[in-house]
Amino acid sequence: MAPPGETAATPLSPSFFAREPSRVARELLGQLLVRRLDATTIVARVVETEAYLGAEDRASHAWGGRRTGRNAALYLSPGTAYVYFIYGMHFCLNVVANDDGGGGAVLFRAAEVVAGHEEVRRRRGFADRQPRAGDLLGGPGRLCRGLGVDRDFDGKPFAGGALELVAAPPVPGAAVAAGPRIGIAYAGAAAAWPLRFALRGHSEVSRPRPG
DNA sequence: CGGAAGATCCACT
DNA sequence: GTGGATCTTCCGA
Repeated sequence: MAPPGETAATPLSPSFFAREPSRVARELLGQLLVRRLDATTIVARVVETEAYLGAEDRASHAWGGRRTGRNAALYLSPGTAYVYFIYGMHFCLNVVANDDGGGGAVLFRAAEVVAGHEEVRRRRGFADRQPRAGDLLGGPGRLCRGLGVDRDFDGKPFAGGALELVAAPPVPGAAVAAGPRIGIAYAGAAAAWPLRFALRGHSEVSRPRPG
């Protein structure tokens, strides 16, 4: 048991991630991203995710079983971080999630700051002005910037280190909205698959809001 | 070896 | 709503 006044910090177990990516994406809503820095710890509650299925999913970096230097982490064990650089200026954070070794993963699209608010504001350039809804961690690039996540985390496990996923109470099914994923119009039929999950109506969820 | 496009964000009109 | 930033990655030739 945790001492009074503290939150029990139980990391999500490897078996949590060793399931279908869509299920993991859905159940990661409400869980906590914990980023330990030298002087501060940032805690952020996950409010939006997307599942990428792997070989059979044209939107996935593992489509057709592709293996490249960039996506090597997708083939490591479930629970490993996959971080890649995109559009010349942004990072995107994923966790490997699959039960078949096929490169499935979950992208973290948005989160809500629970602790370390000052640190996140500073990293996002809002030290001296008020952020509007969604400005801090609403979007995969913003989330990485605000949490200080970069390619150093690529291929590292979400466990016992500077970046962790910690269990929190599950969110009720009625609070979850599902819809098509963002920015993958090129992906043919897969573009319409409802693999984006978000807390219904949450202010940090990026647009367009699903459901 | 070159070119095109990208799981995005921000400022500006 | 539109376009520019900025650069890595990947595929085709």
